[in-house]
Amino acid sequence: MKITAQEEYGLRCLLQLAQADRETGLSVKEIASKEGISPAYVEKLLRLMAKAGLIHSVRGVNGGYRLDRKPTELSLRDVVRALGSLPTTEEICDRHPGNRTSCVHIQECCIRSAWSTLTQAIDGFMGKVLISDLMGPEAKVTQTLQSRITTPFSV
Amino acid sequence: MKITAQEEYGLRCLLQLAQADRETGLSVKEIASKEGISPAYVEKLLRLMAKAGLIHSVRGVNGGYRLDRKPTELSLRDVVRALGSLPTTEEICDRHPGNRTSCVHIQECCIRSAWSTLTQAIDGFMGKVLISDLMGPEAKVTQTLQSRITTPFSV
DNA sequence: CCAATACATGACACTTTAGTCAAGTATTGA
DNA sequence: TCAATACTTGACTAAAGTGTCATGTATTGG
Repeated sequence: MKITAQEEYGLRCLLQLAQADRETGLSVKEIASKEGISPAYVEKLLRLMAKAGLIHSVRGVNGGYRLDRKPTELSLRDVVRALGSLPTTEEICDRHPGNRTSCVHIQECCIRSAWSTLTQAIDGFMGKVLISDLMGPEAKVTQTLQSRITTPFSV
Repeated sequence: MKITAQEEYGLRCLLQLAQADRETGLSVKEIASKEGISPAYVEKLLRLMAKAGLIHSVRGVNGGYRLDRKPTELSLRDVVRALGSLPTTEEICDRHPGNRTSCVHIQECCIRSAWSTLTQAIDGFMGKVLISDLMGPEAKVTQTLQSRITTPFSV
């Protein structure tokens, strides 16, 4: 259970766009220098999100990338999904067949139950966190997120 | 946000031990054949958990691995930790510095806030799931886990 | 004692993920 | 028009994560 590099850097790039002027957007270079990532990598990440319909590109002089929706209409789940994370329960099982063609527990599996409960909870949380919730000082964001998680995993 | 192979297979091996006779334990070969994984890999995973003090090995004829604690005294969090997953917020930041020596958002970071809230929730949930909760038919396990998550991420 | 069983260890090969590069196409403005 | 800007693409290199192997050590039973 780890945050992948794509999730981390992809979200950072998107947040830059969210904080920029919606009409003007930002160029790959600008995002790269603001985030301390290489332009080539930024390009790759933005393209993934463009493919998912979260942002779009404008070519030529004064071009760049722009957000397709308002930050209030874009959830953390949308972003993470665009970046190819958060596999479904079925995908988790398919990825771990051991040295068989399919997992020996395919019919009855208590672990599947655990991963399923967990990933659904994570998905639910991410769906409730909007990009707009992430814009602002860290302390305030933390407060907002805590409320989004309503009596979460803790009793 | 993905379940790693070590988490998946490691938990499966541990669960085999939990279901076996506490005195007799199981040999690496037995676990490997029950799970459809290679003995060499099972060995590697068990060693990680032995290092963490969850299980211990007995050498020689009739040797094998045995659980150190009762399944009711061992949580999913213990297992996942032993397998090297679930990084702390600090580790997440350290792992993603971009092309600088340290992340440009080191002082103020709204994303850190998101990952922190999320991983703490996951950690909390895993701490409440005992290995004994995972022993039994899938349907019943699911029911138990749902209750462990009390009004989780969903409203 | 010694042969068979079974864990112990570290180095290795393989696979996936992360990140870069080079050569290309579209758009603008002078 | 044409030169500068900036996105596009796919192939490539590097790093991390997976999984295997060979060699070694401890224990037991005959």
